[in-house]
Amino acid sequence: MPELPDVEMTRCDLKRWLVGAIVTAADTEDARLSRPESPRAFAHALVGRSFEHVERRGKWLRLDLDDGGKVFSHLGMTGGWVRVAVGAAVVRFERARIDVALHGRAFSVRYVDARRFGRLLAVREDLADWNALGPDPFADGIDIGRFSQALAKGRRAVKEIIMDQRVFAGIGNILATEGLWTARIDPRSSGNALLLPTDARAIARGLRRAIARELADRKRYTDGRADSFFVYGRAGQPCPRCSTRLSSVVLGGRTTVFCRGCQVRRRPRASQSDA
DNA sequence: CGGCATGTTGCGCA
DNA sequence: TTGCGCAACATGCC
Repeated sequence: MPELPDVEMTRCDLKRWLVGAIVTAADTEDARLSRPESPRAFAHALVGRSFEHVERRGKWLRLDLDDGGKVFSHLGMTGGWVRVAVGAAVVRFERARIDVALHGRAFSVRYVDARRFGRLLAVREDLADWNALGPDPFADGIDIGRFSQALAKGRRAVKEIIMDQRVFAGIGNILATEGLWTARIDPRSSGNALLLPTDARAIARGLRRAIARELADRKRYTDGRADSFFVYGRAGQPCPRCSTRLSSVVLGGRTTVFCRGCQVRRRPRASQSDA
């Protein structure tokens, strides 16, 4: 579930379900999710409170309570939120439950997470992880000048740079892979070789298109999995643009699919003497 | 059974 | 002080 578009869809769900709702009961027993806080803090902070806002930055969600408390949710690799009737049986992979009343109706919102890489924290102050996030390319747009600087500074591969949450909050392996394919840039290119404004703009456009595409997909197939990816997960298959057999490499520990035929590799310059 | 997975973090080492 | 590579986390699914 977990890249920017999925989290944005989740934000919309939670906003619709919870803003204005009063918590009647809350529970989580999973110490992993709430580390380093105690799972008990969760119920204690929520019961009797109401939700005022649901914010998102990158892959993090923040639910603001009417007493100034905040609930942070990160979906990890397999996390998600679902709404069920109050008293409904425990949902498969359920890790937390929030029962609420809204407009005289009662229902329950459950956090599910098979692998439990997610986080769920009830705190009073913004998390350091939240404060460290860079601009969100969907909510904030992409500042080409700032992005170009981040590229110029980085010696890492461009794919690793755009997946750095301090550079772009919310870009994960799928969006980075798809966005670079759309931009026709080889993900192995080093950042400091991409000083051309046209390259930065191409990547920005590729990322925006990848985000828009996945958002549209999620809206269309609320439940089903329609992998309409251009290249992600398609190593060995023909490139949809030029039919070259798609390649796969590992960058920063993540599988990276790209096309050697139409994605240009930029090599770093030995010096910056040229004009 | 083996391999892979949309994410993050911590550790050892250069 | 960075930054890199990699194992680890916990579990499902193909």
